[in-house]
Amino acid sequence: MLSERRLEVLRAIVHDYVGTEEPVGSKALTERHRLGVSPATVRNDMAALEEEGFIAQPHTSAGRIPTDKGYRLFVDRLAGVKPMTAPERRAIQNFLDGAVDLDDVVGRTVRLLAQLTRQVAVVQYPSLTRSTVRHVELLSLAPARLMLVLITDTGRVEQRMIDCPAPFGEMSLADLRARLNSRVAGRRFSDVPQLVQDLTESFDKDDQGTVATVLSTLLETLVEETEERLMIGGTANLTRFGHDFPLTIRPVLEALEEQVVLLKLLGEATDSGMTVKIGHENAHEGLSSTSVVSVGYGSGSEAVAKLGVVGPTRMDYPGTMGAVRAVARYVGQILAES
Amino acid sequence: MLSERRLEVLRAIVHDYVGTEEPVGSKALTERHRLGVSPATVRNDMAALEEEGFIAQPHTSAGRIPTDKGYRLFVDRLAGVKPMTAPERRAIQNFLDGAVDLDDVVGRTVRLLAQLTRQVAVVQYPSLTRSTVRHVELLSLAPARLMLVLITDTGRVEQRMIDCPAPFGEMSLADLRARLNSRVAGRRFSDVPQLVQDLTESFDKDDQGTVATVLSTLLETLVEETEERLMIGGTANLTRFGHDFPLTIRPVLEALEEQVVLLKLLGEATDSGMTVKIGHENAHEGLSSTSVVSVGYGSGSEAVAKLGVVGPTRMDYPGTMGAVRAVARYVGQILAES
DNA sequence: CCTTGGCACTCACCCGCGGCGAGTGCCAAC
DNA sequence: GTTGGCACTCGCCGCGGGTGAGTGCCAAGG
Repeated sequence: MLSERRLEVLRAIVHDYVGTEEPVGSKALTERHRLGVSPATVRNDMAALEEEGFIAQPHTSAGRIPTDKGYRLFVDRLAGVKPMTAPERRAIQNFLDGAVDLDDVVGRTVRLLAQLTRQVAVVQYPSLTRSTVRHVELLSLAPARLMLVLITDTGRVEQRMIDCPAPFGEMSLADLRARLNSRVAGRRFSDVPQLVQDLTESFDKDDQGTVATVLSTLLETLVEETEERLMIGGTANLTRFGHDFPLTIRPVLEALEEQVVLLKLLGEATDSGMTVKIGHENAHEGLSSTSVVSVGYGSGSEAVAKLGVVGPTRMDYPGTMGAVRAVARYVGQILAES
Repeated sequence: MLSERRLEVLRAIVHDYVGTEEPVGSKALTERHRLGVSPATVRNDMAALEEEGFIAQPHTSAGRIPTDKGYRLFVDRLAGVKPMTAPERRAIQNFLDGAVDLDDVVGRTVRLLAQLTRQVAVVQYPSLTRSTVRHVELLSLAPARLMLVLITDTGRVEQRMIDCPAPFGEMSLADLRARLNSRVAGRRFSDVPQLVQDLTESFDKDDQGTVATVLSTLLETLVEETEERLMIGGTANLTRFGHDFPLTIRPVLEALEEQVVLLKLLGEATDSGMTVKIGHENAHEGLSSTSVVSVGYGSGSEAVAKLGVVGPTRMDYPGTMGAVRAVARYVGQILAES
């Protein structure tokens, strides 16, 4: 439908608009890009592109700016992913290598991503459902009070208090701890419910109440805490948006504070490969003039969580995608090592 | 020095300016407040107040706005703390009561505070140094790999990986775990270094290396993680500032992202009682047009951490102080219960 | 049929101008 | 010390013309 040159014109428009933030006209285009045709021809092409909905003009007789649909086409067919340069890759690795624990990894990642892309970065903590159990620990805090600690292969730790229906001896505790670990250690969280199903029965009648309580707390933790946490950073970059601030920035800040919204946003992304949601493609209204570039990352071949970037629809897609992909890759490596 | 009426004039100026965001003139003042004197008199008072540096005019022949010094006087001598109404107090309690763990408490607190004050809220996680150890757990992940888990009385959990110089048997591990706990459980973090000082010597020669490593990691955790974490929220409220956005909001967002800055900010606040830092009183440059209202909170009589609000110097001080104080009080209660 | 140069037209943006009005400082009178 | 009067300042607002980038259309040429 669209000739090769028209696509080239679209690409040029996106490129220039991303750079200047100003509507781009036919004359300026021919000057900055060697299209080999005259402004008049470009005007015709622009008219066609506008007809199809890929570009629009803010006011009559002004330059054109890409529409969401235009960016979509650009991302899908016209732009590649711009790989990071070798020095950049080294810097990423160095920066992430210094992390001491999971919080630190996530914190560094979010700062790094924000700095590289000069946009708002969002990093989801490794999900519980998809990770595996490294260890389950039971501590006796008081005769009838236990603490359950759950440690994942990604280094995440969750804890819960448990009030026992009856006092629970040290022996029983050690027994339960051992049996629990032999069953679930190394297993995926999603498999745990089945694995502990019949554990209660094998205990003394006196202890069954407590064991049942412990198990239900464990399962509860798995379910409740599957509600993921995430960290965001680089919000100061929002000020680079436009100059028509309050209206633009406010809803975005509000959306960013609602973790539920962000989680849903990341959740909608396909599991593997990079996802780019442009403007109104984002369900949330406050984000209708932003794009979200996200990708899964994980310690193994499988993604355990996602990370991404939120920025204006007018963003450098190839560069952003490159940074997001590179960071995700290195975070995966770091997690695999720890 | 300043007559009672002049103070009253200052109070009226602060009140009106906070409400309208516009410089307030002598005539408008006499109309809105029953000062019992004419505009001319107020003008004389204003001239005196300006002479002393409590108010200033943005341009010649415009109304007056309070200076930092003016707000200082207002806060110190003219304004009380506006207590929360009973329904508000009930709402606070209800909202905080639903929290399930420490993260949730802090998260709810920050959202609550942001909503109540319509400003940016900052809540510091309960500090490690001032809290006590509830339990230290050692887990064997691999023959020469341990995980150290530290649990505080405020429900906070810290973990660290440890690579042992030599394999460490289950017996030794249990031994170390038991001795460690008997020494430090229930003790304050700041006392731990002394309490474990001579622990290494009492172990087999083979194990001393590992024990030393574990202890040093423990101490390291205490020191490093004394570097507190905090949570912020309500950044969208920054958009209510002025209309001269980018310049105002950007440095604030940047400052908010540097936890170090914020921690120092809260750290400077006096331990007990409420602290109000106004404008340039804040060391950080980006916050020179904001005020910080902060107060300590804790599970007992002693403060374990601080929370506060960051907003424009032009803020409702009595209301903000009331909200901050009330929230701190209830958070303290919640922590004491858990 | 596509491309191109020409041409008239549109319209956002910039700038300078004058009127308005809130606010001020000063002063003389009470 | 307070008050009313008065001249003055100056930021804000709306108006109007000039400018220029950009457009759509059209007729001519490959």
